[in-house]
Amino acid sequence: MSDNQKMADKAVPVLRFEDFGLAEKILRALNDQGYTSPTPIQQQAIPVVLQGRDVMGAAQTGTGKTAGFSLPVIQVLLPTANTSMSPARHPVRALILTPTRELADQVADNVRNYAHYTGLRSAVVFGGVDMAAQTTALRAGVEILIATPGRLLDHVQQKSVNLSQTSILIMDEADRMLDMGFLPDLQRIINLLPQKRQNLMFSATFSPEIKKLAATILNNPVTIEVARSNATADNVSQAVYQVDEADKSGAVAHIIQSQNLKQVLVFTNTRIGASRLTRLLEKKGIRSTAIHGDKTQPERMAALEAFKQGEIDALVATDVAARGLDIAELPCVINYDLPFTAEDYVHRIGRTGRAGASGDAISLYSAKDERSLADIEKLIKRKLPRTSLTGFDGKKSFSERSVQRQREGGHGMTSSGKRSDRSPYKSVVLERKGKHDPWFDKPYEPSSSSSAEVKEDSKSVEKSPKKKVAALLGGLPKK
DNA sequence: AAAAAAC
Repeated sequence: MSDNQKMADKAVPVLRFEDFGLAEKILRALNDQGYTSPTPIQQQAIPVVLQGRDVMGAAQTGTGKTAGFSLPVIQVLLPTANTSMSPARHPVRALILTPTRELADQVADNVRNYAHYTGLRSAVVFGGVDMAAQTTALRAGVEILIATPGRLLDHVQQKSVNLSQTSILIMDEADRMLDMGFLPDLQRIINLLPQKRQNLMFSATFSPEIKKLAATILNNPVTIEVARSNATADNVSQAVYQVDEADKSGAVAHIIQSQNLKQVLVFTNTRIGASRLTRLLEKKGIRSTAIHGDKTQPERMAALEAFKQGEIDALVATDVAARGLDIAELPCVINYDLPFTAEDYVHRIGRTGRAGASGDAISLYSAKDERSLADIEKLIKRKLPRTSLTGFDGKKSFSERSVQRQREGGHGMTSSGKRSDRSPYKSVVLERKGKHDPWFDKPYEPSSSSSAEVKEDSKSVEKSPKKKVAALLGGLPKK
């Protein structure tokens, strides 16, 4: 349990969903899903959204963010539900925007479940798939629409959707949308909405650009902040293995095979790298599939589904899968490449250890990655003990390696998936580097600059594309 | 640097 969770438990007497005054139709759906008590972000967000206030929320999916905004939105929209008394065609009342197609699909799944008994209709539109089915759904009328920006604008242009009565706008992963250059699209979409509306914006960071966007879009927002839950959570162990660049794919295969891992998400930095690693793993008999932007959307969806169903062992992904994706009980994430930004590291490893489960995050690094690793440690305010990983069939011969030390047994995960020790992988041959105990992630304070503002002065926010973003923000309609 | 996103 995170510190944040503990604090929330102390501050708020145990709440049940019933205590928010949510309709019985919604509570029944929650009960179907097996949800009984709201998470900290839900406790904060639900009353505020029900009041009709704008929200600036800092939280990642997995904290219960999606339900945090969906449930109150559904409650607010109940009077507009499609009953026998009302006309068939309804305008879109709430619009949820997400940066990636998979995330849109996932949010739509959740919304559909929560709204199951309400008569409210939802639809999801994103690119890469046929428009016809989406158009049909839109023309039949939906109250809640989930979309990626580009395809939504496509539908707008084809006049299959009307946003003139969309009085609730939700921007999920807003910082990612800015990163991906969605600002002009956001601007166009917002121009189609009524001036008077409720705005909910969720972002992993409060960068200057996000604050600026919030200032132009949000109206006297309530700020809801749930601490970065996954990166520093006790339930995710973080291991960093030093490996020669040439040995990285062998190392991944070794980790998967020595532990008989059945569900592991492996991140690479490039699409080509993802495909290449997938082939290598397949060659070693590990059932693998790649998911990245060069794949067709049907391929991407099939890959994700096969992974969730346990039909493949390793899903090799670019950062398309880094954010928000909720894969139930995902036990392990491996960074084949360290991500370009420390922020992305947090998002990637946040795919595991969700909903209180334990998880392992393993990162491979080679000599060239020292700087990236230092950036990550600075962001998560924690030292990641470096460990050498040897004893597997790498390109370098076994004998070239320095002294190895076989860790004694009794570590790793128990059959129940609970951690019996901080050591994620008992059969891996390890070598201690440095003085610290490699099994414990000791919190530490970065030596330079104020710890609270680490992100602000990191070079990741100083890039030139951000300047373009700042310039574009000037063009947004003021309230 | 790379990735993501409409056709």
